[in-house]
Amino acid sequence: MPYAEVAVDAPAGRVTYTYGVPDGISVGPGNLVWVPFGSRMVRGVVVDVTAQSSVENTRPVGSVSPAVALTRDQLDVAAYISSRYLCSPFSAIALFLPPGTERQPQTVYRLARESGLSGPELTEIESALLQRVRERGSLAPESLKRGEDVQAAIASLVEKGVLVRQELPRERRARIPTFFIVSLPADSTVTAPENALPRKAPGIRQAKVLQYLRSHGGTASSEELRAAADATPAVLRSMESRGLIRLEEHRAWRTTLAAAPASPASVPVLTGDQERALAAVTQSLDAETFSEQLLFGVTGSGKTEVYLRAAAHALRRNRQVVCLVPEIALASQTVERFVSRFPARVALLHSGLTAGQLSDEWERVQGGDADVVVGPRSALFAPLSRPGLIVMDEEHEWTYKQDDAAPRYHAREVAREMARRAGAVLLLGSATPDVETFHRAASGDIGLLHLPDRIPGSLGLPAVEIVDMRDELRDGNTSLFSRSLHSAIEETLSRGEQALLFLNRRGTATLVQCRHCGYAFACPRCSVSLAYHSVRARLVCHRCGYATRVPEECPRCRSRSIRFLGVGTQLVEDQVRQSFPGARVVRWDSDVPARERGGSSLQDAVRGGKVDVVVGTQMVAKGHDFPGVTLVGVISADVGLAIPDYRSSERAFQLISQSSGRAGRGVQPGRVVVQTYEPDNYVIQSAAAHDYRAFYIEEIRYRRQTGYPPFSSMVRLLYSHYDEGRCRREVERVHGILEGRIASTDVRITGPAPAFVRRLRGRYRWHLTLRGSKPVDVLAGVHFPRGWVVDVDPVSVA
DNA sequence: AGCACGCCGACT
DNA sequence: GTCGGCGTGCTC
Repeated sequence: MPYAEVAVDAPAGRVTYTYGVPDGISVGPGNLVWVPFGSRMVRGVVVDVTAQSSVENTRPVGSVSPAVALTRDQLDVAAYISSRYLCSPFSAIALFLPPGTERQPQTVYRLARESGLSGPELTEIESALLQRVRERGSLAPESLKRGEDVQAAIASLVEKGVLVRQELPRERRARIPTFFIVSLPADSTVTAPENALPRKAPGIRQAKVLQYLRSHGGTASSEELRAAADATPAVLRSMESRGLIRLEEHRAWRTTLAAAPASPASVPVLTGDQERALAAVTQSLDAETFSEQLLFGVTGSGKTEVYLRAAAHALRRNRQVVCLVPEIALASQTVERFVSRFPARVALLHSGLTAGQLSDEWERVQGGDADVVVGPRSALFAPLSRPGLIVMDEEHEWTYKQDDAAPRYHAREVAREMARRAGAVLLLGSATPDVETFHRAASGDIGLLHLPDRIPGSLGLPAVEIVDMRDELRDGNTSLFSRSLHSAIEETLSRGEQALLFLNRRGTATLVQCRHCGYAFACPRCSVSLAYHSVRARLVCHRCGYATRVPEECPRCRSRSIRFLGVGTQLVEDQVRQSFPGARVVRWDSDVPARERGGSSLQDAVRGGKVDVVVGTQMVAKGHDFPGVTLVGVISADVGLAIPDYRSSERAFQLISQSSGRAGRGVQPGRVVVQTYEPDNYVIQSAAAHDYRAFYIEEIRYRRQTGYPPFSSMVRLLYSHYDEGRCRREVERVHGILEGRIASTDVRITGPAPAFVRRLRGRYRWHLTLRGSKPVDVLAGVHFPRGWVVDVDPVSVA
C-alpha cells in the first residue's frame, strides 16, 4: 500500500504526517485531501507519495478534492517559506490554495446502527430531531435553526447512543455563473410563432422575448432579455425545449475589470535612461534566466512606463506578468495604467472583491484568460504556470511583509524564490529603496537601473524648506504652524490652490494628564496612553480601540485640572479652521469611516477642487495623486524618530520623502515646508534635499557600525501572557536554551526584555531578539509553546 | 477542535 | 491519602 506524506491543517502541524492511501483512491503531490486527525477530519495537502512508511500505525486518507492540484513548483516555494520563516508546512501551502476552499468538514448525524429505537424518555426536541433523521437519513446541523437547545438535544442523542456523528469532506462551493446567447432558429422568420402562444401571463412574456429578438437582429444575451422581457433562465429553457429559441451557454466572469473602460492612452516615447533600464530587463527576459534588478528613480521619473514595456515584452514571449503594489496603492495610477495598457488581460486581485469575484479572477489566471496579475502581496500566490516578470512597485513598503499572522513572509523574498525557479526577472522599483535592497544593488548582488531625472516636460522636484520649531518657540510662536507654513498656506489659498498637511498621529491630543499629580490616562488593557478625540468626545486607545468618556476629574487625586498634550490630526484640522476661516478643510485618516475614504467621494472632492486643505496621516501620503496640491506641510517630521527600533530613521526618511513627493504633481510647481525640532538630523536634511544617496551613505554606516541588517539577519521572539511573572519566566527559560546553542555561532541575543508596548489587549509582552548571520539555524528543533510569535526578518523589533 | 496527561487545592 | 480543577501537549 502506498503512503502519502501530508501537510496537515493543524495549529501545531510543524511536521508532515504519514497516511495510508487506500485502494481506489489516487493521490499525488499537490492534491488537497481530507484526513482523520485526532477525533476530526481536517484538510491536508499531499507533499510526497512513498512506497514505505516510517510510521508504524498509519490511518487512511479520507478523500481527495479533485478540484485542487498544486504544482511541484508551488510546493517547493511553500517548503522554502516554511523553512525560511519557521512556519508550519500547511500554513505556507495554504497561501496557494484557491479562494473559497472549505476549511471545515461537513458534519452530519446518522442513526446509530444499534440504536435503542424504543428510545428511553426523549424530550420533545429530541423526538423531533430523531424523526427528521429517520425521514432524511441524515441530519446536517447547519440545516437547522441555530439555538443552544437544538445543539444540546443533538449532543444528548449522541450521548444516548441514538445518533452518531460523521464528518464528511466538503468540496468548494462551485457555483459557476453563466449567461446565454439567445438566438432565433433559422426557420423562425417565416411565421410569427408568438401568435400561437396563449395570451396568458407566461405566453405574453415569451412573446416579448421573440419580439425583442426579432427587432434586435435575431440575437441577444440573457441579461438583455431579463431586462427587456423579464425572461428568467427558466422561461428561456422552456422556450428552448419547444424549439422557439436556441441557447448557447457561456461562462460569466464576475470580474470588475471587464466593465471598466479601457482607455488606450498614447504610449509615451522613452527617455534614454528608460531605454537603458528597459534594455537590461528585456535582455534578461530573452535569456530566460533569473535576474533581479532595482529600478531606482525619483517620483515622476517614469518607472511605471518601464514596468509596462517590460510587461509587454514578457507577454510577447508568452510569459506571465505579476505586478505587486502595496495594499494602500490599490487605487493608484500604477494599477490604473496596467489595467488600461493591457485591457482584458489583467486580473486585479484585492481584498475588496467578493468571494465570487475573487474566485473568478483566480480562474481567469488559471485558465489563461488573464496573464497579467495585479495586486498586493497575496497576488504572488495566483495560479501561475509560466511567470516571466515579477514587478514590485514601491519595493520599500512594509506592507509587503506579513506580520499579523503566520506565515510571516516578505513578498520580496518569496518573489525572488519564485523568479529563481521560473527563470524570471524580479524588478524592484522605488524612489527610496529599502536600505537592504540598495545595499545589494550597490554591492553588485542585483542590477541597479537608475532613472535620475524626472521625465521631460514634468515639473522639477519641489523646493523644500526646513523650519526649526525651536526658533518659533523662542520668538513666541506657540501655534502648530510656523510663520513660514502659515504664510505658505495663506498664499496657497489666495491662489486658489490646495494644501496637504501631514501628521502621523490621529486624534486631538495624544496625551491627557492631570496637572496636579501628573497622572496620565492610560488604556486599562495596553501600556499606552489614551488619545483624546474631540470629534467623538472620547479618550481612545490606538492599539486596541478601547474608548471611554473624558473624565472630569483625575481618578487619583480628584483634581479637576486636566491638560491635553501632544498633537494629532484632529487638532491640526481644528487649528486650520480657526486660523484660516473660510478654507474648506477635510481630514483623511483611519478615523474617517472606510466607506467615505474607500468610495470616490472624498477623492473626487479633493481632485475636483471642492477642498482647500487636506489634513491627513501617511494614509494620504501613499497611493493618492492630487494634481491640485501645490503645498505640502509636514507638521512634525520628528514623530517616529524616537522609537527604539533600528529602522526608525529609514521609516522617517521614507515618510518625509513620500509626503513631499505629493507636492506639485500637476501643472503648478510645488513647495514643501518641513517642521522639525532636529533640523540638523541627517534624515531630515537628506529627505529635504531629495538626496536618497546621502541618506543611504549615513544610514549604511550606522548599520555597519552596529551590525544591524544588512550586516546581519534578525529574528524576533515575542511571548505574551496575562501574567507578567509567567511571561518573564517563559522568556527566560527559552533564553537559557538559546544561550546554550549559540556557543559556536556569531549569533547575539538581546533580552529578555519587555517589548516597547509592554502590555497589549491585557497580555504582557516580553521578547528576545537574535542577530547574526544565520539566526534561524539556532532555532532548529526548539519547541515554542503557544503564546510565542517567531518573526524572521521582522519589520519592527520594538 | 477534542482528548489525555499531569500537577496543585479541597475533601473523605 | 484521593478526586478533580484546568493548563498544556498531541493528533500519522
